[in-house]
Amino acid sequence: MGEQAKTTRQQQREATRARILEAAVRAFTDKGFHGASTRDIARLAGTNQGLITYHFSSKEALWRAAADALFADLELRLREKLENVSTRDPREYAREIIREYVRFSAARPELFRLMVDEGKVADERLNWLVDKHIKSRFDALAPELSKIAGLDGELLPHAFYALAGAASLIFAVAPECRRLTGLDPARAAAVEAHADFVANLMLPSR
Amino acid sequence: MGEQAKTTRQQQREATRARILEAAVRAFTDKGFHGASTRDIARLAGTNQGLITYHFSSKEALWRAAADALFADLELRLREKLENVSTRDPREYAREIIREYVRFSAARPELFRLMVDEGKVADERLNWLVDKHIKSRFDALAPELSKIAGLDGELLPHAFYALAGAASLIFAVAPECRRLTGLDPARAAAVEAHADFVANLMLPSR
DNA sequence: GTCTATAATTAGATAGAC
DNA sequence: GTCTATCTAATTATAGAC
Repeated sequence: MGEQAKTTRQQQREATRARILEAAVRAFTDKGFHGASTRDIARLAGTNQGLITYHFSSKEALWRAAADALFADLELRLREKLENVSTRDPREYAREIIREYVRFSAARPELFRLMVDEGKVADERLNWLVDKHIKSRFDALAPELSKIAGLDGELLPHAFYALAGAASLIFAVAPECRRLTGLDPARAAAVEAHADFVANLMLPSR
Repeated sequence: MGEQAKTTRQQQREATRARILEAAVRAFTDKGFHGASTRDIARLAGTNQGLITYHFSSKEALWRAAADALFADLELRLREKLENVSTRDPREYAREIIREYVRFSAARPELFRLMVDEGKVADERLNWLVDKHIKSRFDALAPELSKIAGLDGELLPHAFYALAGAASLIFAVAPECRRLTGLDPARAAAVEAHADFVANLMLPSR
């Protein structure tokens, strides 16, 4: 019984922690760091404010854990894709990576929202994000893709941010898109249409 | 003397109002609606919180005035360009409009920041933005551009958000871009490079 | 582990002096 | 017009009951 109870308690702990974390991801990316309150996050998670301190120490630490979770989702998605691309043609390979990044942005618009929120102001949260999560991925992926695209090195930042914006914005502002155009970008057909559109934009098939 | 004093007072009033408004634009677009405090805005404007109520009634009304100011800037910029495009070739005309939109995004990254901030959540501020400022511009400009691009009508929303994201993101997250790539996107050479890059992306010259 | 109560700070809105 | 003082409500962090 001791083992059984111990496991159940551990599972309960992790479940609560996970609920708080997902609520934090939604709240921080909807309203920004300052706009999201720990009370709202606790209520969203179906618990109370005291538990946030217990599991995450502080609002700042909770925000970092939320960012970690989003980048872990991206890492998982891209790793799986990189291991299972069906083609060996470099250009079609790169096009498929771009499509998969678009699909990820549709499934997890929160990451782009967070990056725009935090990229605007040079502060400690931005430094932490760039140094811990972004720089290594940029240095690893961007040069390879720009080589496939036949891109001048000077243009790398321009291509990187053009791709990120073109791929993710429509999903990040899905409520606006719905009201403005009538299109729900989260629908599967719209996601695929956007994936093809962006892949053709950045790397037209020849 | 009466006339003189009256004019000075009126000028002082407008100057104070303008300082508060510009401070509000910066604060709201840096930290979001909830993250920006009226006290911070007053301090940024070099005045006090009471004057915000006097000139703008409420935080909500100040936010709407800030949004109005940003869209007025966009309107002015595009109107001037539309009246002075040097070519009559439709495709080159559209490319020049795109370039000018990129230049505007560099000069006023605040508009894109506001749109991403508010486009994420379906609330009254988003409805107000779409209905008052976005829908008429989208309906007027997008079909014409998509016709020039030879775009299927179904793809219009995809092209619209791809263009907006590709054109504006790099300037909206300029601090991130500087730390990540070393490039300052606000420099004139970088602005022109991005304008050309995005124009070539959306409408390759043939 | 979970939750309630509360302390210290800060928020937007308001009243009133000058 | 401008500014200070203050009200009510909300914020994060903390202490402690169970």
